[in-house]
Amino acid sequence: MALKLYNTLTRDKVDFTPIDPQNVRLYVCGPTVYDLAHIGNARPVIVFDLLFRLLRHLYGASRVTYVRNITDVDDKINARAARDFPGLALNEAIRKVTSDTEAQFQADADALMTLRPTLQPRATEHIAEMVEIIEKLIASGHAYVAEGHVLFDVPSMPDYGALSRRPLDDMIAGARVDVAPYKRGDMDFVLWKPSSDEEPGWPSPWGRGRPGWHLECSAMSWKHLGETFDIHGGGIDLVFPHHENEVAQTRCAFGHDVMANIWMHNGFLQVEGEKMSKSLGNFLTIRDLLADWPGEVLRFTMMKTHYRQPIDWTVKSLEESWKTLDDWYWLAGDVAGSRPAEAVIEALSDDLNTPKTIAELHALRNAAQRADGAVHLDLFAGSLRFLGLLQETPSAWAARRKASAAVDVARVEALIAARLAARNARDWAESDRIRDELTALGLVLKDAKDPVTGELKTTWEPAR
RNA sequence: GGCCUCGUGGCGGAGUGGUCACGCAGCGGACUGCAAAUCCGUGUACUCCGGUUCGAAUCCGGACGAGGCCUCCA
Repeated sequence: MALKLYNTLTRDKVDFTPIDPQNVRLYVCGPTVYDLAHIGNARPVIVFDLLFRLLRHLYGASRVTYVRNITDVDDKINARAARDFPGLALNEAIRKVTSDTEAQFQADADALMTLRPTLQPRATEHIAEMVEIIEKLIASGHAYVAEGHVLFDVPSMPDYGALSRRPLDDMIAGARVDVAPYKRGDMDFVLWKPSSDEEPGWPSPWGRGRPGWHLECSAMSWKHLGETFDIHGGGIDLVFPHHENEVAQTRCAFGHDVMANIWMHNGFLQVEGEKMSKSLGNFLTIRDLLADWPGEVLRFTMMKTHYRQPIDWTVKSLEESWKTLDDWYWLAGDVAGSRPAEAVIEALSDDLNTPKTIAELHALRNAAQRADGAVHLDLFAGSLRFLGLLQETPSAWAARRKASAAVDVARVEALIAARLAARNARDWAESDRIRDELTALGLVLKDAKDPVTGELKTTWEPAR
């Protein structure tokens, strides 16, 4: 089955045809590194990792280029640096903020079992490309210089607003944008702005300054993927103004009708039915969640909802995910798996239909459980690993549960041994008393007979 | 105010113009000394009102409700 993707540009699902099947090119907006990434930031990281894996499967691992940028120049970074490191020179403080935040982001992304993108370019390493784009825009009449700023001349682009479907007239009518006196048009946006001596800046034909918000993505996608490429992704909130302005810059600079053929946007996330915000106190960083939940549980929870739908992020959903993954580890945790099942690839190929994909996993799991299920078990494990699940050893996975219980392991093991002795003596009262004691500690026992020897064996884990 | 998305069973969550999503929970059974785990089986649905149609939860229109963007934001 052909890969189908929903294209924000045309608002419909289309067959994906790469410009060059030998080099399929994907660009995703990465983090602005000024603060810890939150669970909402994890969504595009996971969603586009799944797309990256699927593209590698369909076109070959070496034939997909996935670029996810690191934006390390931004006024939010400057503000954070000044706040957190008042003793340091600003540039040094900025470097500290960006390198610390970037390292934490990489650790978070790894813990979510995502593959590293092919390239993770930094904005500050592409100032020359940004300047070049601005020069092209000025030369072609799409940008102008005013009081040390360079601005994009929005009315110079007749079909500005096509991606977000906002006719220019409407936007101006309801404009809440910053109306600076040097702007020719209300919607014009900054490409380059002057920096004071204390602010970070780079030399340019328009004086020492720094780039506007949208320019870094135009510069980095151009440098690493070319003037036009296949897929551009990001959160739905970026459609306007960020992606709209990126499109304007890139298309006007290089004179093409399109920047990326397909634009994909993931939906938003709520926490326990409410908008996530610092003021509500429900702001969940990835790092904090990883303290309580395995990364695979976060990843799987994200996969339970289609990427374009809103997710309500709840503890209940996380607990269900953990339970499901426990079962899958129990059944297939030590199976290597040779390849993903075709049904999984098909489900994923339908615009990354992860809920359908999960239904296929359940079907494989149930088939593997039956007699002569070896083939299914191989495909089941292969599918899970393909999707970035089942990445730990079964024992490491099981240990996570036990680690979350504050109990004396040696004492628990001793009690279980005593119970086993009581059971072998058919002393049910004593056996049940010990089980009650362990239940009171918040533990659940599972008895099993060894299928070969018939020997009784008891395992334990914290109740949830 | 402008633009956009969405409304499915107790909960989560896909999909489709006319037989099943799937998972969790529940219920019944097997297994068990009793449980837990596991296995087998099982009920409940498509916000409302019109329209198109032989037939709509699925298409069209309207109402109501929820969310998002328009300002930093995944």
